Amino acid sequence: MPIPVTLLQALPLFSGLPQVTIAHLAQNAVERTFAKREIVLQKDALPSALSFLLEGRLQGVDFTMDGREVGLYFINPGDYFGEVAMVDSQPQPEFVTAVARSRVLLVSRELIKPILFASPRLAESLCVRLATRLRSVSAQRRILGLSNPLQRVCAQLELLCVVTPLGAACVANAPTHQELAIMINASRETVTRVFQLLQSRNVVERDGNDLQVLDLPFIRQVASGALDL
Amino acid sequence: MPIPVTLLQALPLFSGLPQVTIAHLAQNAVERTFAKREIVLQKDALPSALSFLLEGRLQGVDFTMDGREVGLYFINPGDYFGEVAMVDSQPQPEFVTAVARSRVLLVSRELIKPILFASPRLAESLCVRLATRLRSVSAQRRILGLSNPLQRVCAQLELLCVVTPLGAACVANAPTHQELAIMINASRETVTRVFQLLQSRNVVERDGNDLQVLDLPFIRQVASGALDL
DNA sequence: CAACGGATGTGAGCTTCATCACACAAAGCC
DNA sequence: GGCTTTGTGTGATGAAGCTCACATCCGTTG
Repeated sequence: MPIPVTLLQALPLFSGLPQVTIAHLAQNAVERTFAKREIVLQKDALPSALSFLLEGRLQGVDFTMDGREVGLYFINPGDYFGEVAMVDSQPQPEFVTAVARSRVLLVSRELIKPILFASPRLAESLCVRLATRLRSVSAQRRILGLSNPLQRVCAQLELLCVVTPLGAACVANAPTHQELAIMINASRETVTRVFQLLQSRNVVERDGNDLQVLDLPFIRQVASGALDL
Repeated sequence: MPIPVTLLQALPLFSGLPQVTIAHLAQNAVERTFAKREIVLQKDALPSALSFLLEGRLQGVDFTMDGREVGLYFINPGDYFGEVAMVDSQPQPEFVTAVARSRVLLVSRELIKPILFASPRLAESLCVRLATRLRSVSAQRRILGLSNPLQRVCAQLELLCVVTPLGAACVANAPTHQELAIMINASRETVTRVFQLLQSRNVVERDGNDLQVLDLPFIRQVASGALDL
């Protein structure tokens, strides 16, 4: 089925491109649906396309040399991915898998690559995206420096939660304990115990798929080590 | 003192730029020397320039929220840095400090920024640099997923060492135990003990400022968890 | 509905490191 | 040369969290 032009126009990366170009891209773009747990990008392969997440949620994951799974980052609707391999023409550095049923738009490598650096606007946009990714990986790295799993959980929650103007904080689509554990180098059981503690103190609260953060200052204090248990 | 044009021409990023532009940059570039341990870029500040390391060695470092130092990456002569803040005009994400006496070339922000995205070659080069940085941060992240300090040390050594065509491997300018420790989330003492073990088995050997890796396969096996002590 | 798989909750034991407390070596510096 | 500073080597100790082993809870699916 053909991809509507309006879909591509809505993507921030393409805003500002001439109509002709967008139409051309739209003609050759492909949409694919991935089931939960399906692999979207294979590690070490050269991805054939730059991909945009339309709906659902993806996660960058890798495995340590001894086989332990490592959670790296989440991809939310509107984001694009596979851009690192696109840029340096090296193999994809990590797996991308679907943590929920997801719709993805694929724009083939051959089509997009010549366009990417031709327009200064696009090139800058791409650089900014890479810089943002770099910052978020570094933030994650910083969390791993914390010696205490309690601190790491709190720091990770702080990173994941979105603060509304009202001051309420919420983690949308909260990851499972297992998913959290592999992001912060802790065992699943330890994460569960930390959550028990936080819930018993009314710091966080489950809310269906989301997680309400009732006492953000508390989370911050624990993360910074100011509060000890 | 004026910066010779040839110095800028030798930098990979600028190769291919028109003479006029290079001359213009050279006129306004500044060279600075940093003593060991001096701070080159302040975290959270907006760096005033894109910087090139001419000589010496720098390290990106940060501190966890509870004050522990975290080693992020090394910068070697020829590399440029401060590019993340340059690209997204956000504050510098981490400190850059001199681990040895270093000479740095500063090209002011206002001067370089308009040029960066104007030339497709330059923009692509910048993107590739960012992608490479992203890969190396991820590699570092992968190491931290290893549960065992012995594994982490070995994995880090594998990452740092350069393999000569002859098959010999060597870590030039080997970091101190302390510097290693903060990169792999271990205590200095643990790193020392690991080194004792590796040296007693003739796997590595000190060689002045460098570290000779005599048995690289061994290192790799330990890192991958195939070998258990 | 019953049955199942995935997610969460909880206890006991055991390993492993971080920490502290030193001694010692090596390298600058006056 | 002596002095300080920075790096390395080593033991004893204790606490933290990983592992294993379950029980329970939930939403999905046949």
